[in-house]
Amino acid sequence: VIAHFDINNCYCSIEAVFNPKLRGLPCVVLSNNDGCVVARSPEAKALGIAMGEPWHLIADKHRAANVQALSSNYALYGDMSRRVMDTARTFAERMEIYSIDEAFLDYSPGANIDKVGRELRATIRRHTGLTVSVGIAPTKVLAKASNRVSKKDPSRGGVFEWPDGGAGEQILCKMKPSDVWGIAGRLEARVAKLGIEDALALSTMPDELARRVLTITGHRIVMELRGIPCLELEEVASAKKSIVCSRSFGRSIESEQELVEAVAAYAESVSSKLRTQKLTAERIQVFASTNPFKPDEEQFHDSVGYTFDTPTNLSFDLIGIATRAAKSLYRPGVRYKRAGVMVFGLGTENATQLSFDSMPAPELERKRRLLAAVDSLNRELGRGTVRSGSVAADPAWKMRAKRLSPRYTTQLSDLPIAFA
DNA sequence: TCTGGGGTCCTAGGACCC
DNA sequence: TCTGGGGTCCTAGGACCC
Repeated sequence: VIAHFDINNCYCSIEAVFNPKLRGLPCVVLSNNDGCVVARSPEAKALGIAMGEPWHLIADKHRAANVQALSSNYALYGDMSRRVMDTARTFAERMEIYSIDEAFLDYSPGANIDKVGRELRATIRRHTGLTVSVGIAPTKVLAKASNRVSKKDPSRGGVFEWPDGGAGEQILCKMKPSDVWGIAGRLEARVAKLGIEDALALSTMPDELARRVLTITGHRIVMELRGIPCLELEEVASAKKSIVCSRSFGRSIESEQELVEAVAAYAESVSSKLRTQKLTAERIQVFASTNPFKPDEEQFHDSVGYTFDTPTNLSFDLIGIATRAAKSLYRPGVRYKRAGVMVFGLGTENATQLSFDSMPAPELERKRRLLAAVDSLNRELGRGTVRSGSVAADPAWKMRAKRLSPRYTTQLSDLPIAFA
């Protein structure tokens, strides 16, 4: 038996925990650059504000209606999420954290899961001030659907258990295919072509057809809708397979310099993430594109990749390659609106260090010099100030590092980024 | 005139999720 | 003028190998 829960209106609710004046007011949380609406309070939903709506198109109207618009604060949301998950973990033997605001819990058959669901809800509210909805069912897809019912029908008290037989079919037949977890735009269009207009019809479509039209992932969803588990509960978060840092620019840029600077900053961010997680990357991919919301402007998107001889997480390597890649992506006259750096082929840091011996001589020499410089800096500045070739982000430290070790800066001066 | 079969790896693109 | 960011998985096709 699977229980699924999520935090209601997650980001807005968290903001309201720390700023009680927001309670009862229409409130939205905005994405980076204050671009899109990514969370809405119930009052904001009631005003008809849609998920993902570009804020600049509707800001004037809603400011007049006293809608509170907040920039997002992911550090805060992450911290609250951890508290919620820590509480939930005590309620089941196995748990899968699915996203910042949702998790699946696994119960053995026979547990009084409805009661457990209500206790879970009350405890999370007491510990964090946040409200969760709970859905209970034999499969993950149906647990998500149950959760949907518990939200839509206030008389359920925030907990709903999927009923057997005809009652379950009644619910499915009122759901659109796109209300099902895993079925969205294109897939919905494909099933619509087959005359499938609700989740019940989706659940009864022939297996062979599902496999062909929806691919193997879609077929699994169909099976889960029938109550046959196909999706495992993934208790331990599987190792990450890629890390990306990408941004839309506040305005379009046209100079090579600006593109290179942006990409270099993203590369530094990616390499810092790699080091924090004690990972290395085998391959880097840099991409850039124009503004897709300006169809009358010439569109451009391209990416350039590079495979390292030896997996790395050094700013040194990533920024160097990313800078070169940005230059090769650059076309005069193109109005760039977005760029990013992605790495994959991830491995553990130790493995790389072990493989230093197999590195080609020039690269090994470069890296030895860098590591020696890092060591000597750390002796001067204190242990841990400098890691894997990156100086702590505080500009004051950078200045001090330069003063204390001119050798270090000289070594890096022939690189595209003078001090990284 | 006739031109195999089995496999891996890589890349691009499409689709989904929160 | 202003439209997010970070992920996963699947499929098809090409290059290459023996």
